[in-house]
Amino acid sequence: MAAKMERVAKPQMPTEAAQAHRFGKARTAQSTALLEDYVELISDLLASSGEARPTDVARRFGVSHATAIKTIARLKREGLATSKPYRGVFLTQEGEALAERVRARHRLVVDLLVAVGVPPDCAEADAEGIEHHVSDVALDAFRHFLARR
Amino acid sequence: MAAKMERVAKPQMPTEAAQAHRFGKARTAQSTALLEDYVELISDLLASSGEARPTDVARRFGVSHATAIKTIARLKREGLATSKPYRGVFLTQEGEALAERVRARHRLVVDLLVAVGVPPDCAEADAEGIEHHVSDVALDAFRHFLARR
DNA sequence: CCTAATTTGTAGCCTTGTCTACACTTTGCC
DNA sequence: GGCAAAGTGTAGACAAGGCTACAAATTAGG
Repeated sequence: MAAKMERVAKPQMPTEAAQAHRFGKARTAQSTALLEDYVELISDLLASSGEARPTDVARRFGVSHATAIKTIARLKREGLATSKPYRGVFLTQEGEALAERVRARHRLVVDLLVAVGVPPDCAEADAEGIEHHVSDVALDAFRHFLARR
Repeated sequence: MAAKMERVAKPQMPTEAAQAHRFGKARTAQSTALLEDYVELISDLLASSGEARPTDVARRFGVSHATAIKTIARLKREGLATSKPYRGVFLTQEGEALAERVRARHRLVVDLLVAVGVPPDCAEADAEGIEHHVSDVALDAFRHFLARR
């Protein structure tokens, strides 16, 4: 049906490979997003109340406790958290480090959104979804932008 | 184990309900993100080469053709696209309208990223993931920010 | 100290999005 | 016109992330 010869298309579309790579990265980011959110929340709970219980986590995320427990199991599988039956959840060193990175990134994203005029509440809400897709290069740019004003 | 009385926690954590709502929104966004990407890509392919074939779509996304076909089936189920066996895919009026909205949003996000100093390539790549999580309020803010400089 | 409420854990089941493998059209070329 | 290549479609498997329902442990009150 004419495939090979369609190289005369308009130039504004990126190459196949480049586009596939971008979408691939977005998909990967999505798969780690949940882990990042959990780790950050658990870290926050540990810091503010000294413990992180599955039901608290579940309530914060707005999911059932079963779902939270399953995800915590995945966290443990990936070496980010530890827990013993009927005791709360704790983070490994790696988990805590990830939490710190995620927290910093979250703040940076919120700050940038606010700096360009997004209302604080909205910035906070949008950042929850956005933060997982912001590359390190972009984060550096954000930092410079915020410093330069 | 002390749950009810933990209301003395540090004040920087949002309320349970607010946080649950935010995460819920982020989850919902994720579920529509794929549809949006497909619709936008199909629209681009139609505009640039006159047809959108499942394998082209698959290659652009970097997934197998089977995956692309399944997602296209979902697009049809949701009234965004039409297709007949062994012919290409086309968008319904609704699908084309969605594509236009998504395209505009994508451009706006890229423009904002570039405006705050993110390198164009990186902006384009990051926008692919970010765009699905930017609320209308934030988009308005982006527009104002870009106009005001 | 015993019972009831809460929390935790387990066991299915569903949907999405991905894949590979196989079957069937359509297209293109000699 | 017929055959090989390319594209299209279908089936079945798998992991992730969600749910409900049930079972077991812990905690709290009387």
